[in-house]
Amino acid sequence: METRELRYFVAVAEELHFGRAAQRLGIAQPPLSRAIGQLERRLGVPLLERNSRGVTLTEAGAVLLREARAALDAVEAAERRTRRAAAGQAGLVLVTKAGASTELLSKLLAAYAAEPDAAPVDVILCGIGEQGRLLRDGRADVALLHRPFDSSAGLDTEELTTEAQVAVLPAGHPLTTAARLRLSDLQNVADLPLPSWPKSDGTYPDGPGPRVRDNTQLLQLIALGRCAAALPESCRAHLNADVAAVPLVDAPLVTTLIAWPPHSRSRALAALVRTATRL
Amino acid sequence: METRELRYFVAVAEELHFGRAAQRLGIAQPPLSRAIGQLERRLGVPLLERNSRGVTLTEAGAVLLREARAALDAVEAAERRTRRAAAGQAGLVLVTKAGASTELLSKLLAAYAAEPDAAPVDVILCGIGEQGRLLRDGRADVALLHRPFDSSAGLDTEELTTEAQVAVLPAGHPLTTAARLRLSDLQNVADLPLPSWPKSDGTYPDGPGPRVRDNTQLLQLIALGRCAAALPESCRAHLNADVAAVPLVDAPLVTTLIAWPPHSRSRALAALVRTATRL
DNA sequence: CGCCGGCGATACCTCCCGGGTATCGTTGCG
DNA sequence: CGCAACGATACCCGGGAGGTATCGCCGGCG
Repeated sequence: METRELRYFVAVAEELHFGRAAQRLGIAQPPLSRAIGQLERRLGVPLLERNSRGVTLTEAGAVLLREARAALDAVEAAERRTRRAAAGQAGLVLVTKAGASTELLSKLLAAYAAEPDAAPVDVILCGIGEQGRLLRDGRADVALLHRPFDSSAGLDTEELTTEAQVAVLPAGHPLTTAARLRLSDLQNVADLPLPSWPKSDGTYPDGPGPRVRDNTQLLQLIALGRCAAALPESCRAHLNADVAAVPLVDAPLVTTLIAWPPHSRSRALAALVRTATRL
Repeated sequence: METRELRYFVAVAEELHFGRAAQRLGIAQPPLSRAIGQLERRLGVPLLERNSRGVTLTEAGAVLLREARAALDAVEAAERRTRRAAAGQAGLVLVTKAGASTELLSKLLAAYAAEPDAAPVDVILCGIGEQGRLLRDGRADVALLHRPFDSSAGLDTEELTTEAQVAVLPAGHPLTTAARLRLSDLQNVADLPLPSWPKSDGTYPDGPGPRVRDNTQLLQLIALGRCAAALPESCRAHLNADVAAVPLVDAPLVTTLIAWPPHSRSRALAALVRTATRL
């Protein structure tokens, strides 16, 4: 299978529409139909059901969609990492969620910069759940993740810290007078829904809460009195006066991990991980 | 980048010789030269140093070799898994090293087979360090690994058992009279070298010991008095009278893991993993 | 009921590029 | 100096990727 075929199939499988997929790919629709047909014939597997009014995936097609995305990420990563390997001794790219683990991150960056022959570190801030993708497709070398929220599937990791969670509420809300709360307290507040986070495919589950992509958005919404949330207690360090935090006694502990793609062998990365585990 | 280009580059990078690489690929040498040249030009990166008498990899070329192998494995896995998804409800393929964890494996297979709606399980026995490859390229769904010997990089794992190691020696050897041994005792026996295991690229390190690929070969060599080895103590269950085992007091503990590729979501796999962790 | 519009499949053409053969330039060696 | 090994270049050919035009099917609507 050629990557061109995989790209074509992914486009059709995501659009579920040959015309739009062809447009997105910058080709005409007939060659795309033909290419998908050839792919199905060579595999001996029907990938799509054509219902004369659109297209749906077969079970095998769903498998190929998942696998093809991973394979295309790997190819993309090969290209990016090769370019970067050639472009002189470039530094590391670290990715973390916007608004999370900021003081851990600044301590880490400071400690690493003090190491002998430390490489320059670029920091990317991304939305929830995007770190793995950036590591897999070669745009980043190392990430900070938060278990159990982020998936570390397919990554090498080291644990850094573990902390409890706090309820973050609009300042002045009645619940902020409590000394401690339970998750059930937080879930049953009629005027303060919990936010809804995107799933791994980028879409949002159905539900009442406002849709958020990162902690910065979330804190702004809380300050506006539009929702409440459970966050790791380290977020208290950079809360402003518009919001208040109350300890949650029964929320799961949050573990901060440093993660990198398997088979990375750069000494700069190894030094950064070593620095992180020593903090 | 197309997979064809990656395959071509991997062939040249492994052979370090355009002629042989072309032969292996089943094409003539000139198109191969041209394809590699195009790849280098498109990437803007020199991948090979041509020394008029052979070829060597540049640093970027070494990076691309590693990444290209991973990417090609992912593409191959996409194809295999799609075919298997279409070929009816095929069973699971479990891979483990020949001669390792046999009684754990048989208990696991028996327990899983007793589950309601258990899928049929095919077992593949492979050489040392090949399990990860089989998982990555889609030939297997799940593996038994042994830490610290096998790499679990890029795989999801659960720990199953932990055990000490024993020295395995030819029956009647003087050391077998000891009640316990240290690793240093084993390393300093002139007539019994330790075996040499293949590295991840399949080549063997320089050294005196006989080259082995799996535990079956190893035990036969020990029985012949050609070497000694440290093995997990569970191997005692299937040692024959030609060899003897002595506890090792300072050898690292061996953990048996069950491992699977990330993002596998089959319920059959989940059930097998659940069964394994309950043993 | 018939027309239309949307969608994927088919037919057919063009041209690029992947692959082949022949040959050259360089270099190390006898 | 001639030869052999190796990669690069020159040139040609055919398949296939991509384009346009069109068809077949079906659902909706007046």
